[in-house]
Amino acid sequence: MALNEKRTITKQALDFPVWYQDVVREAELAENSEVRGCGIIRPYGLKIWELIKAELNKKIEDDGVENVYFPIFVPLENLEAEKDHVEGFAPELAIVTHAGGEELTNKLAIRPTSEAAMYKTYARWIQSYKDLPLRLNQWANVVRWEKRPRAFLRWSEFLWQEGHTVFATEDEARAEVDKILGFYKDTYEFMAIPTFCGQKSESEKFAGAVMTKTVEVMARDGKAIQGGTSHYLGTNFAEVFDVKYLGADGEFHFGHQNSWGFAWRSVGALIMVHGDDNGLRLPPNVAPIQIVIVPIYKDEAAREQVLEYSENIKSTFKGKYRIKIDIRDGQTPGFKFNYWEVRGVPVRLEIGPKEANEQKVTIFRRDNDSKEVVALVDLEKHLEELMKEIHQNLYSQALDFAKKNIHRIESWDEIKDQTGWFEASWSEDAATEKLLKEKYSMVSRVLLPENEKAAPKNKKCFISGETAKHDWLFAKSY
RNA sequence: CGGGGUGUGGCCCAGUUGGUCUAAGGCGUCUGGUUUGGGACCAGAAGAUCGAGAGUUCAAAUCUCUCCACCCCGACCA
Repeated sequence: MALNEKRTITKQALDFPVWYQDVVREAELAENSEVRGCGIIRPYGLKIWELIKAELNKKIEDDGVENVYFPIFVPLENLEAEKDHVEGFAPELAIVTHAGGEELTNKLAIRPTSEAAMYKTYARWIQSYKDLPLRLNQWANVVRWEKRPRAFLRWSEFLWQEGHTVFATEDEARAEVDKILGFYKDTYEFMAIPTFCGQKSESEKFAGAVMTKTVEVMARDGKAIQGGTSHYLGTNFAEVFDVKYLGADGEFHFGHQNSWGFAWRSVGALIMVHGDDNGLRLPPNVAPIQIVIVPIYKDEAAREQVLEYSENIKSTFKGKYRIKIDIRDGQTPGFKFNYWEVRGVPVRLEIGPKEANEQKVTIFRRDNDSKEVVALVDLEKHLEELMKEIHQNLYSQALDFAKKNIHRIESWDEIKDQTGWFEASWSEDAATEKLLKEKYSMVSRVLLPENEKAAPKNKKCFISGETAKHDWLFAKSY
């Protein structure tokens, strides 16, 4: 019998957005709340985020950044201080006008990001060059009232980390931008997701930034997901919020600032990169349950024997793996197989009287839906290798897919009929990007470092025919 | 904000030329029994002010008006 005869998940090829929604629902990751655009993250979905978060937080803290927490409310006037910044965020702000039973004289914005909330305080904390660098990070919720919400990828409220740092010099600040970008890339690789990292175009950069770098991910429908951004803000915000220090030279200087953010949209990326027609596929690193044991029995005697055997295996690996026995009575093994496959559990151990009698286990791996039988004595070693193999296999599959779906084009007439991204030589002129967006709903995604250093493959821009500056990647995006 | 669509038990949805709707079916839930190596079966049960309000009518899930909410496609989106 074929897997999933009773299908509750739409096939990817049939309708990818519906498939995505089906997986989010069926794997019990999240659901929509009664507030438009705001999600309820269910325990299984939240755990995935927390595993990702723990990994990234470790990288950040190990690098010497300290965690901090600022209020959710920002005086609206603070937000309005930086012109580009407020223009970028004004349409999507949620504003508190009443509190304590009264209309507020000074309206409060719910932070869409915390530059404006933090930098006035930074100005107080920073007096001398000896106070630098100041490197703080917060894990917080932010609110952006986007027109079109999407589960995980663009909810009105979302969880993320935002780092806000101040350096004495531009060089130090720019070096950190790249370092953080590396952390983001590594965190995606922890999730077995390949990324394309580099610089954003002028029109795609962060409102108020001098330069934005990004990690871009390709979903299985060929669209791009911006997986995290690291911005060099220059002294733009420092000048507005008076973030300055007395240098060794006895003069005042504005601080060079960075901000960088990574959100739970990474969970959305995870689903869209690894998921298949049977649901979620999780790499072991971020699987809330890495191994599920499904006991199989017909009668009470077998049940006792099988459960005891299963418990022994579980206690052997407890602490080493996130492991669970599905002891639910009344559900058939087939039901349980499917249940955990939809949820993407990477490894399943099927244990019945056969296995118990022969001191073996049947192992199912979700990354390629295959089964094998392994002797109990070899299990520990086997699992160790298997986990690595599953991670590697998911990563390679994703990388192969991405590579196959990046097409080189020389003129924009070649865009149609393409799924995925394309690479082209571009003039970097904002007007051409606007044209591209209007005609094909595509924009530049990223300028890779190797392309930044090299001359463009084609001297002419694929849109305007003017002089091309670099080869860029373009795509539709979430 | 433009275009389209949908609101009926927890979920999916039938019914929408007004009457036979005391609202059908499937999934799920509960009870009992038989089952259990790839989404079990039988029997029974509970669960719905048909998105809200007003109106037309002998009679409204069904027609009219107003409102609300959500979804999809755009625009928007560090």
